[in-house]
Amino acid sequence: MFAARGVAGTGVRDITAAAEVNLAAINYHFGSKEGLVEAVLARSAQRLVEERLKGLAECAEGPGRPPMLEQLISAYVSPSLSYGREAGMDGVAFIRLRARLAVESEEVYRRLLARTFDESSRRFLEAIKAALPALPPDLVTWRFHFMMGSMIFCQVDNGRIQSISEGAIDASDPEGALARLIPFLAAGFRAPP
Amino acid sequence: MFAARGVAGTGVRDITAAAEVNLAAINYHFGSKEGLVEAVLARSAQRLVEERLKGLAECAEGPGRPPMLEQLISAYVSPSLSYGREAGMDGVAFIRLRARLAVESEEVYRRLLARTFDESSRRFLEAIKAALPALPPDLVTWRFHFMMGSMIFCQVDNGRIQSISEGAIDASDPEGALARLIPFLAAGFRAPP
DNA sequence: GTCTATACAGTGATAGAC
DNA sequence: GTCTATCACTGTATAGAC
Repeated sequence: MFAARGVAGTGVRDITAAAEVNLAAINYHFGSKEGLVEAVLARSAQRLVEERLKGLAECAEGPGRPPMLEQLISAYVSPSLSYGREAGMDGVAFIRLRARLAVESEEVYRRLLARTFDESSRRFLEAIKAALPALPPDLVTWRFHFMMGSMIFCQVDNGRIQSISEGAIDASDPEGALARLIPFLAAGFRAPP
Repeated sequence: MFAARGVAGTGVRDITAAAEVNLAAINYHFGSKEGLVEAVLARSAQRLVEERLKGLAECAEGPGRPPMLEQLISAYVSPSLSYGREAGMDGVAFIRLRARLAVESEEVYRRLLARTFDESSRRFLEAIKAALPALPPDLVTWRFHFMMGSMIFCQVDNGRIQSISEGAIDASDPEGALARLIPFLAAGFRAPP
């Protein structure tokens, strides 16, 4: 319901009514509405991270040594764009929900996302630094940040580029976005310092 | 107040009390709280667009013909990252507010941003297509979308990359971000199809 | 037309009965 | 542990004064 109608758009009364439990159940079991959001997201995000790290492990086994930059980017971005899409009917809304929390101002959500994602992101950042030994490490960090921006904006997109391009592009298509993102980001990462 | 404490975090009673007017004033003059947000943002955004278009006009007069890709990217990104920073003390919060609305789900804000920004964005997109005649136009549109993502994420950032990099990078510094963004994005745009 | 006071239906949270 | 009743608060609507 959070994914479908948004966190703010979903009242605790909607949830408890759908679950056929008492109004106070959420506050009793999760402390607050935010606590419930945190619990819901922590579970989904944890599995996404596992998928990411599985991809990272496969990169290390690949033919290129050190792993190709493109492989690393794909392993990082792909689960974020498509995880949740196949499993469950509200997958797309769920992907958007995750992305929207990533740009949220509220401290609670930022701490949750940091706790869940930072460890694996740091490992990817280190791997990409190793794949680009000629570049200053801090510059790679900046570029990693730009990558997160492009990735999250693809997830969150709900019509911006369709509007600008008069419908020529559907940015919410994960395969299409990934196919264009990887060469774009790889070239950006490889730009001379 | 919207910029400082967020839209949701600012009640209409806070605003009317600070303005020393009656509670009903907002709904009378702007229809609703959303209407007030729209009015506040429309004014700020309009001036940003003007700054952007001034930069686009200067590109056309520059020594490169057609304009250098880097010039175009800078003219597009730079006002978005820094406009409002100098004017007024809440400039930084204002930049974040704009960016957060860009990823907002609610239809009202998306329509407002589309109405305000799409026209000028479309002109930049066409200019970039002209600067990259070897690339399929649709691919340039995709890459323009990725650029918007990186740009907006720099605006909205509130500690993500600081956390991952253990404080090495301050992504909210507009000059630092712009200096790294332009070569990154230019290389991404120029990647072979 | 503009401003005021007040009422209303909604929210999330919670003290206390069972 | 669970549930009910109630709390403080939100944005909005409206009747009436100026």
